[in-house]
Amino acid sequence: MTTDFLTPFERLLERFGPQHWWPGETPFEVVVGAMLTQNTAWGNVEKAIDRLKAADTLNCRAILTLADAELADLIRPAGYFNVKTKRLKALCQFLVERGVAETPEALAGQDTLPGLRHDLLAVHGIGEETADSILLYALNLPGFVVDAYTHRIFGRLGLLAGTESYAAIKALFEAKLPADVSLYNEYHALIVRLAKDYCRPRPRCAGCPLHPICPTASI
DNA sequence: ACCCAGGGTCATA
DNA sequence: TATGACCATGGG
Repeated sequence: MTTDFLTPFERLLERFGPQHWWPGETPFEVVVGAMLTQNTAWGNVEKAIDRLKAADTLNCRAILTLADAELADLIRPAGYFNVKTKRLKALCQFLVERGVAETPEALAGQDTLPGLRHDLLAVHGIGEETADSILLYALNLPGFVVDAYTHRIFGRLGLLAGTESYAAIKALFEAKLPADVSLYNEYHALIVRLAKDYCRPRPRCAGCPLHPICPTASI
């Protein structure tokens, strides 16, 4: 039932308040951040984005013009810099081909959500979570973002078996929750916030806002 | 010294 | 289709 999936959200929101995601000044910055943050701490991504801004290269034209070695050096703090250099260029190439290099948010008017998601997944370096992050946080479209924490936390809550695929979990949340962009936005951000505070360096139960509804010892 | 971040690709079976 | 190696910096 719907309340099973809304109750954790309510408890998280009550504890942590609105998270104001995505942290980024423009949709283009959000898209770049979504790619750079793959398996990477956000603090390191901020450093990379700051370096791009300082070099006046946080735009498609500059990113596509820079030599690989130069771009890699600029984004070095974000890690995987050689991999992400290729991915950033593929992403910018895609935006240019769509004619939205300066306004990625305009993608939203070009196709349906499933159509856009399909095309994003075809871009080198964009997988399911990155695609959904772009759809939700840059295009303001209602695609629920699933991450490893969603998997783990809702498994602990007994709402997932723990073996479901990304697609299955996404479909479940979208079926159990109203298709509300603000709700999806806040929910995923709060899950990441919970993980930051209660899953590291060691999972702990004391003080966890989900403890009262969590049947196991820790998140 | 060790663990892991707001993942994804590619080679292999 | 499903694992496993690989990518790399920086903070706890």
